[in-house]
Amino acid sequence: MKRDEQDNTLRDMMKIHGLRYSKPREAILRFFARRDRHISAEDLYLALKKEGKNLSLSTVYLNLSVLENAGLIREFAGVNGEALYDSNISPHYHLQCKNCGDIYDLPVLTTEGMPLAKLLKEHAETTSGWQVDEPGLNLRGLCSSCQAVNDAEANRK
Amino acid sequence: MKRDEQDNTLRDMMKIHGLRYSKPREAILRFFARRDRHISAEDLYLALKKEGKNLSLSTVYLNLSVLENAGLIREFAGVNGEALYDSNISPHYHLQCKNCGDIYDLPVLTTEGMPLAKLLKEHAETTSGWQVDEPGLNLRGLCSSCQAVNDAEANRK
DNA sequence: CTCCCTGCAAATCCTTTGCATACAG
DNA sequence: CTGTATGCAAAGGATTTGCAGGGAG
Repeated sequence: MKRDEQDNTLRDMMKIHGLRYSKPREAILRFFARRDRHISAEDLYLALKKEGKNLSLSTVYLNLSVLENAGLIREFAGVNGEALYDSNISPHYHLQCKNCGDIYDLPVLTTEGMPLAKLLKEHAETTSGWQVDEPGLNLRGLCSSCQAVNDAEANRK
Repeated sequence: MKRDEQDNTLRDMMKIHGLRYSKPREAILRFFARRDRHISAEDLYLALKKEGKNLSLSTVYLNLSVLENAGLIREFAGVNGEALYDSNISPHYHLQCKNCGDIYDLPVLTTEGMPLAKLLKEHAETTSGWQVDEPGLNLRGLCSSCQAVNDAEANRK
């Protein structure tokens, strides 16, 4: 795809979603179209800075929230409570390593012919009478390499 | 139960869990023994202050984390990311109202003869090869009264 | 007597806000 | 033109940390 064709694609995408065009917004969308998903506002800011895009950190925060409201990206909470953003909006769960922060995408688990998250939501609504959001399932654990490090430390003691 | 009997019970509880006795620690344990579960560090600090117990906020933070490590209370994340503490350590899920913050305790849902959280954990471990924590399932939604308020606002427009 | 606990204030982290200016539609 | 987006710096809330003094075991 040629450069200006992609520009037009991104412009169109913004227009379709009722968003005004701006250079920072384009830079962020372009980033997500090409690179890492699962990034924090600060890391995105730094990554864009490295590419020579000097938008301000508050603009990054603003646009991440704008893009999330438009349904173009998804927000979820990292192990230390920071907001992370994912450009893959198809349903999946997140598993994050408590030690190194690495993220693993878990496929949806279906039980009794229904995605687990939906099952949970219905259980909660039936039990409580509340109106319940479908939960994002964010798990934490230790990735294989951090487990190895932990085990080695345990042996040393 | 007489006053000094309860004091001894609390002292014993601390000793059993390898905790040193201190007045602030006693005040916090006594609070959880008698009153609200589901409280934040700040609210606990204010509640104790009202009772005439003037411990510092940092002491409250410290002791909540100490008590959690000892397994006497459980920490979970509120809708705005704040840490909440629950003195009910038996297994259950939390459902919190996004609007008023009210918390509902959901009983554990069992599917295929297994608690949902365990099912999730095993799914995650099998899929990823990581070592996964059993997830605390914290849902959010709107309680009945906040739903009513929302509906009324929607009609007004 | 030693180590853990406390209180206070300052520090830190992540995120939001206020405001004047710039730019898209 | 009108309204939204930007950059900067300052504010904000929640939690942690450094340090000197106090109390438990």
